[in-house]
Amino acid sequence: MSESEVRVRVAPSPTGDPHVGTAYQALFNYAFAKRGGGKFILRIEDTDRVRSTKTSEEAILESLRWLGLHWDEGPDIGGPHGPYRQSERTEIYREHTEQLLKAGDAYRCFCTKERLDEMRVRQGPNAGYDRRCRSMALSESQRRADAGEPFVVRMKVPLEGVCLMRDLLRGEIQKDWASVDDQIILKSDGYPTYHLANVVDDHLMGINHVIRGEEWINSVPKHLKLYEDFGWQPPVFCHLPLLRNNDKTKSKLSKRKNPTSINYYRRAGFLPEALLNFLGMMGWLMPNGEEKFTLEEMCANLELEKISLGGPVFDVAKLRWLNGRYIREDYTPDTLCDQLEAWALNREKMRQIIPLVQPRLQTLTDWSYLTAAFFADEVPFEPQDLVMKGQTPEQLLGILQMTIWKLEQLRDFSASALDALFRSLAEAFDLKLREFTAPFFVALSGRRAWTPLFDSMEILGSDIVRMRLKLAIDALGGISGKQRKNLEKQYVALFGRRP
RNA sequence: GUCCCCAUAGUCUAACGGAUAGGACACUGGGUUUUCAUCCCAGCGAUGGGGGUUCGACUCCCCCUGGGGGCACCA
Repeated sequence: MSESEVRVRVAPSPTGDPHVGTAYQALFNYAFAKRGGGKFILRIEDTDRVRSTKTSEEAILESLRWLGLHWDEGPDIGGPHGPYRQSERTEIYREHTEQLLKAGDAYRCFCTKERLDEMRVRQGPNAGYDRRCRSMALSESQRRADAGEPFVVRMKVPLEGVCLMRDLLRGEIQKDWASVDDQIILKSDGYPTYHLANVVDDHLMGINHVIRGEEWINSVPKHLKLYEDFGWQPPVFCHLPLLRNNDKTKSKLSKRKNPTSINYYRRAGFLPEALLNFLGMMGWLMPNGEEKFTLEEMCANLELEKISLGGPVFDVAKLRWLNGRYIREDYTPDTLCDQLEAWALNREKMRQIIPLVQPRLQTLTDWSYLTAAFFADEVPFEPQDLVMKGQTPEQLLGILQMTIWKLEQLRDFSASALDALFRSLAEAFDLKLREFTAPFFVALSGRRAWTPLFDSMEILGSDIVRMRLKLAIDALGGISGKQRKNLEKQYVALFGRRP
């Protein structure tokens, strides 16, 4: 790796559906790297042992591949600075933590969860750690650790003064050290937190430009401190604005309000090049002002300094327009035919669907109306058909939401798993299965009768199913913040875990 | 609450300190098309407010307001 070669990375956490925000970050990193003939690295940040899943990791890799954002080094293809999965680098973090402990730049903290809770009650929820363990002698901390007492490791942040940081888009930013917490860098399970892992890995992997979301700006002082402690050259930091919801709140893009899964857009019939193009125009435009551009054109023309900082709203209406332009302008009837086939109109898909419809066909033409919902994005339905026996609309709405939460946690979206889930849900709500499933037929197919629900759901896929259920909830009046809180409580009471 | 970031139409954005603030989506109206869509034309619509600096401010500075983000043994 030459001294001047640009090396950037995207570092998703495999804790859920592949998020369009990840694709957004990946795109700008990719384009910046390719512009200068540099390298684009994919690193999996799976240090959250509870929430990380292999399924999610695979989905993220697959969705980035679909978009055409191919990485030069990554967990699947390896590279000279591997491993590229943080869960496989624990020894590296352990050694580096040891180094900080010895140098007095970090300390073990033995405070229990209970004491921290008590401390937060005493000094307010956002005051940060009170640094009780900071002055403990290393010998004592070593002794207690050797004795098997559980601990975390915290970094020692300066108590006063000002941290000067530089952001490529914003220039110099100042932050008082007093406003920075003694952040945990190594958890009691031995895994690092983001702060340690990202600094160590970025250095070891030769990352010299960190392009990431604005949500990280406030953490830069911690990262700079770690670079300093290790005696390393920090990278150039460039914080991109956050994609926003398309409503009056303009909060950061969230699945509560919009489909955020890349898989949803794929399944809903958006073209990868159009989605990528659309993400590219969030905060940036070609020098000639053209809104339609290819990945190659973006790579050839991207200047990070030109990115505008206002948080761009992810407006699906404009994405649809752009997607339509691609279909009209870039495809011949033949290539569009290929595209449709690759998307869903292929033999493999038909084979899945045919067993469900064959018993219900009197003529071949019945095929069209019976299967239309399989090839649709949203599906129209009569709101008055959304009813569940013995339940008020409010109760139904809550049941639908809790079902969505259950579906989000379902790793295996197969008919048999869905069957088991729905039976358990019907039981939990004290309903017959047929009573429970009735509104799902309406929400998912637009009709009161359809092909078998669970098999059909498997074919539809998790993303479309959840989106249509969300639409049904909206049709029933939607959920207020207060209702959501109550539902979460009810959910915990019913299922013993948080949604 | 506190710290940090941000601020051109409903939305995405353009504008060396010097045009009548430009383009696109959406919306409205009209034209072409057997319908619809496409396509073409037109319209609607913005520099959040107040102070400075300057001959001149969307642009630079300050205050206010508004919005967002951070403040976890999540990333």
